[in-house]
Amino acid sequence: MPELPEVENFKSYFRRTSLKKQISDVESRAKGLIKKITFDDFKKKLKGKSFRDARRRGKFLIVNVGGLKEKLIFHFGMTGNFEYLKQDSEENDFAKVVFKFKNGYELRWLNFRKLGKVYLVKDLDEVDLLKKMGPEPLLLSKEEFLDLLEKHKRKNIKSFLMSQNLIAGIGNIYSDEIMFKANMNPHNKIDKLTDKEKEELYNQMKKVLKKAIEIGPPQGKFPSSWLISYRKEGERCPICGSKIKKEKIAGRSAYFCLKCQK
DNA sequence: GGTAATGTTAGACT
DNA sequence: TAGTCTAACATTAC
Repeated sequence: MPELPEVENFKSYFRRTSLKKQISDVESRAKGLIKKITFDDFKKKLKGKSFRDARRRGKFLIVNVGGLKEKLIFHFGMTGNFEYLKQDSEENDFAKVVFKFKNGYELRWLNFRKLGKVYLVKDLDEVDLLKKMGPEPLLLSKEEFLDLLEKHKRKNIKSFLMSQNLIAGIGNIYSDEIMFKANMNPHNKIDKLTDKEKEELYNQMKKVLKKAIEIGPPQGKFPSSWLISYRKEGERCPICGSKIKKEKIAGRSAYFCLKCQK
């Protein structure tokens, strides 16, 4: 479930559980998910060290490691998560990289489908997407956002929101939610929006992301007035009761309400 | 068994 | 050039 709000909560979880604990061992249980470094070197560099701090950038989690120039970077793909447990806990088949701590606990990086990636790099620019990454939506002023829209006004709104190189961290689910809350049809192009609608898009983007972080996915429950629980064919709009429509837009399955979103 | 799934990217097309 | 679309990656659930 990892878009910006989920990764923000993974960050909190990581900070809560895994900082300042000496790493006694590292295991990799799938090939090819650790990038830019061999697993042997990865393990050698991290063994005996401890995680100092973590921050989020878009859908990435970036970790400082005490005594290492390299940063440890997680991308969760479509289906990633963390799990911090005692080392003798039940195995989890989806735990692809495991950091064992001296205190008897371990942090598992879970990846259900193997679309996630783990990096250990000196320079964040070594990760292509991080290098190209657009600004953080929650740090963006209204003026900056409007400028960004103006620069890409020929784009479809949903595609704009999901483009990591234009604005960081929003994916399929939250782009749908933002457009639902802003009452905008996901087919719309940016240059069809009035000034007022552009501001509304900005406001709803912030509101949805902030609220989602607060709710605390993947555990937290979303309000019933949100579209997110009704992203299924045949479901009804939580606001007006008409049937939710599903269509492929900007390469992804968009769910929306024809009546509420014009 | 077919299809779709929270992400990203390369390459083809308009 | 810019934007869109498709397929590919890997694996599971319906």
